[in-house]
Amino acid sequence: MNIYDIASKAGVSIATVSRVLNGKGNVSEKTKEHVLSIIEEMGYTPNIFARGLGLNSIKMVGILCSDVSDIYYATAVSTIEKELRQSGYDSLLCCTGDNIEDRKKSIDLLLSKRVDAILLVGSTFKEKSDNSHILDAAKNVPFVMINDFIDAPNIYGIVCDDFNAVRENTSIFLEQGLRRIAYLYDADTYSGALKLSGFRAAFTQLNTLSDPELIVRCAHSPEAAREQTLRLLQKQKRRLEAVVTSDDCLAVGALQAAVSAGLQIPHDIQIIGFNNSLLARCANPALTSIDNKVELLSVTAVRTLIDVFAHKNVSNKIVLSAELVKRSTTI
Amino acid sequence: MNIYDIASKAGVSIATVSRVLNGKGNVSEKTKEHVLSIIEEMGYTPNIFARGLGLNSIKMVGILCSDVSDIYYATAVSTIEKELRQSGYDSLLCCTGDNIEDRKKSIDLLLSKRVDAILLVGSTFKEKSDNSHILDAAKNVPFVMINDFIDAPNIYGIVCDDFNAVRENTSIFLEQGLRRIAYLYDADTYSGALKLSGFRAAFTQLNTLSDPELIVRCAHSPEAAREQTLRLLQKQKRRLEAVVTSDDCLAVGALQAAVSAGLQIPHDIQIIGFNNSLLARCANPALTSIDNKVELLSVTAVRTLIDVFAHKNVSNKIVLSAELVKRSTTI
DNA sequence: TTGAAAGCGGTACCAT
DNA sequence: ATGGTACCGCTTTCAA
Repeated sequence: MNIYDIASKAGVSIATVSRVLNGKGNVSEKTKEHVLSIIEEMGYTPNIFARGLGLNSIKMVGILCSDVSDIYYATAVSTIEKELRQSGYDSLLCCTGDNIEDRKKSIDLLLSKRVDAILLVGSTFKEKSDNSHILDAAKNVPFVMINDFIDAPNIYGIVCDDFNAVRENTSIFLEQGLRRIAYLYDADTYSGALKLSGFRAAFTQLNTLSDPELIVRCAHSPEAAREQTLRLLQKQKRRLEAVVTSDDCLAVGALQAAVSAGLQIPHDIQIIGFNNSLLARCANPALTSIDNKVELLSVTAVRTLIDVFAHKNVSNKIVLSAELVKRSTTI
Repeated sequence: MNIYDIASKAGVSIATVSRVLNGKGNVSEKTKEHVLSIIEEMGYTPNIFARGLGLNSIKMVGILCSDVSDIYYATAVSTIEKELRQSGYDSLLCCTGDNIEDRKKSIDLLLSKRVDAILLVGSTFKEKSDNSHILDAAKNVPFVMINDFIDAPNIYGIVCDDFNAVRENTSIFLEQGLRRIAYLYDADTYSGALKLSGFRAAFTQLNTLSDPELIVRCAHSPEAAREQTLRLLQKQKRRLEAVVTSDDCLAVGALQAAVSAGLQIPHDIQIIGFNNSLLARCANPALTSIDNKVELLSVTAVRTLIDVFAHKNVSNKIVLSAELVKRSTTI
């Protein structure tokens, strides 16, 4: 069934049916009603490909993320999808893993599907040296990056102020007189680098230096973090006083290590997570965590995109503030 | 740039270019090389809509789930997306929430985007009374349901044997002589009903009856489960001996309650989760959990779909077995 | 207000 | 092996 069938059933031309379908152009109320009733009766749905061929768009946005099974990205994707749908856009999901070549391929793939825009979730896309692939692609469609930013035409970044988030909360420990503070992180990304700088800056502010041995990179799993923390606890003569992490899942591992070492929390050691995810609420004792507002970032990203579509003036970088959610692993 | 441009640049007809692009029909090696080099040189990408118009497909599968921010669904969607991509299909994600009308709308929406199939993730789609919407839609495209099943043409179900999973593990508690066993669940779905029946069946097997007051429905959050468990712990004169749950997130709540009540785990009380998710590993003590093999279910679902596409003979219901992953909350 | 017809960019059948 | 062309189903311009 196509627009010709509807047109002949209704005794009008396909042009009129098209006008009715799209609600533009002048159609008499009477004709409109009539055509609509035929469409309803026949259960007709316009062919999206034919429409796309004419308009070169089927209102679809590509979402790129390294891994939706990660609880943080899952929340972002969930929020984005909902928000996009409300604006009449569908979500084409593309999980790339960590391989650079796969990512480039994914962007090509989305482009070949003629998506209207590409949303980059997570700060794992920017390369140190060469972002030409993204820059090239941005000539075709707008890009919105969540937790990352490239200063180039048609690219927008919505980021959380990770630097100050970590700096301020590390400072709180320092102000309590603590010095043996470990930093556990898992990724060397844009946002990862900001967090680490924030950690160091807190020490610099007080004209102190952080102990390089206490800054530890480990895999993205509670098990890895647990192991690293146990190592630090055993090795250090002077006991560890606090652990700052770049992700709740690492904080959970640190927490497990501290508990199994018989330490009282938060009395003997304080621990702070990042993302304020479900993991923080599930930890025992419940984890104090820095909320970097993933839902807000996601909503803002979509809103920004919609504004770009509408040719509104949009600032190309938006920075939001994180917020500490205090639970039971800090004083 | 379109196929005409390529054709004229290469000095051949569009038919030849099309043949080269699709790798079918006879094209001389020489011509093929030449056309390919022009395509490469110009950076040409075929228009997906034009192709879709002709073929009525752009190799895209719709994924419907109530909520990807849920860690379990996120894992499923992640696995599905990867597996689909390997087979050359893209994923159109559609999160419906719990509203029935929204779900129906979503199916219509996917259909209007001319997806090649629809994957239903989670057993939240089947209604008690009326599944006509799914049955109708299945006239157009194949459906694959994960953890759910409707016995109808063009609908395939990949399910975990939730009934026996819960029955067997509850039986283990009963065989240890425990009788004060609570069951915490959050959803009244197909799979939810099976789990609950499994719990009851374990008692029936021993000619006993489970205490109805110990079968408690609560919201899908650790906080809700914690509250309900605390209530049970306070109320019961004879102490609770074990808690079986339909989801790790509830088990975590139960665990928090038990710990805060000063109980020794697993000595005083045993707790068992479901899904074997990251939450089980993050809990303290680490949670024993029933692994219902979400990755395997997901992979099997996609493989099934690919077989359906290839018109292979496919059984319309596949049942997989769960497996207990023992950690520290059971003896 | 309505209709006729020209694209949009491919695929595939039928000739050659 | 290659080319010509009808066709897929819609949008939109131009004329009436």
